[in-house]
Amino acid sequence: MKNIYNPLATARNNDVIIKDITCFNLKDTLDCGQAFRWKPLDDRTWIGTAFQRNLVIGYEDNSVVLYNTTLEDYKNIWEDYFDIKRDYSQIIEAISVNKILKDATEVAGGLRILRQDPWEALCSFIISQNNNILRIKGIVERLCENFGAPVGDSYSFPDAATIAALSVQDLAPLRSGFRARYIIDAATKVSGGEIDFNLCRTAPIDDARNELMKICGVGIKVADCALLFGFDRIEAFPKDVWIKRAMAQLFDGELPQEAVPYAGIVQQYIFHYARTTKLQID
DNA sequence: GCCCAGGGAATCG
DNA sequence: CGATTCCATGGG
Repeated sequence: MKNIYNPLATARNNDVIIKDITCFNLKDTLDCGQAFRWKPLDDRTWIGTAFQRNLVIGYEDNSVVLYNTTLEDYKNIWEDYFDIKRDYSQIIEAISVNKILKDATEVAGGLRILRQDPWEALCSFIISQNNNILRIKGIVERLCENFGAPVGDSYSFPDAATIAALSVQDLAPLRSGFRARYIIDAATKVSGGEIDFNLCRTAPIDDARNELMKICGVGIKVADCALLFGFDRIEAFPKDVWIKRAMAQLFDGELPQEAVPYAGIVQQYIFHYARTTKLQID
């Protein structure tokens, strides 16, 4: 009989330990451009803030350790955030019938799709447009420091209502350029109830995308990123310049059929593959 | 100085 | 419709 994927989390003093987890790598997951608030402390430990909590996470032997947290926070926040319950090995096995996809998974096989706060994901990817990851991180950091609430020695990601009360000029310290008015528009429409987050979670993907595209500054790609990283929609397949190049070159523009049910996850494997291997540029 | 960065809106034809 | 151009900012 086949092993059933069932990683076990237990408390140890002030830590939570996850045993028997497969396909989980912190660098692959936290440094891949899906989230912008995680920093390496050393080569096996990362620190970040999400859902009003700070977390240090690392490895011990073959286990993943969440430091200075509780089993309650793990169950309420981090288990979903790190997508622990999803069996990635089964997905990798399913798509590996395609040789190219198999190669792609081997570049970043420990990558997991983080289930981030919807507003944070949406706002972060509005900031991401025509921008580079280093600078996105800087703008997001200044956004939190200026307008978030203190969380230990860090700051929460400011909620939409907080940002909606500000003006474009108020966002000047972020140095976010032309994106400032997009951030304000998003915050205003989200906090005003004009954007139905529940619809984004449950409606057919095209309807969900159109809902987010009511916001000025949200096009197809930003909407798909928000859906994938913030609304638990793994069928979303954001097409940035790297993906377009890779798709044309590797698959003649068409995603292999076996990858379609996991499109968003496969997108991340391909994104990594395209950026770390020498695909022909143009 | 020049280039471009996980795009999108505005403005063309 | 599709194609171009502009948008702010800053690191390489």
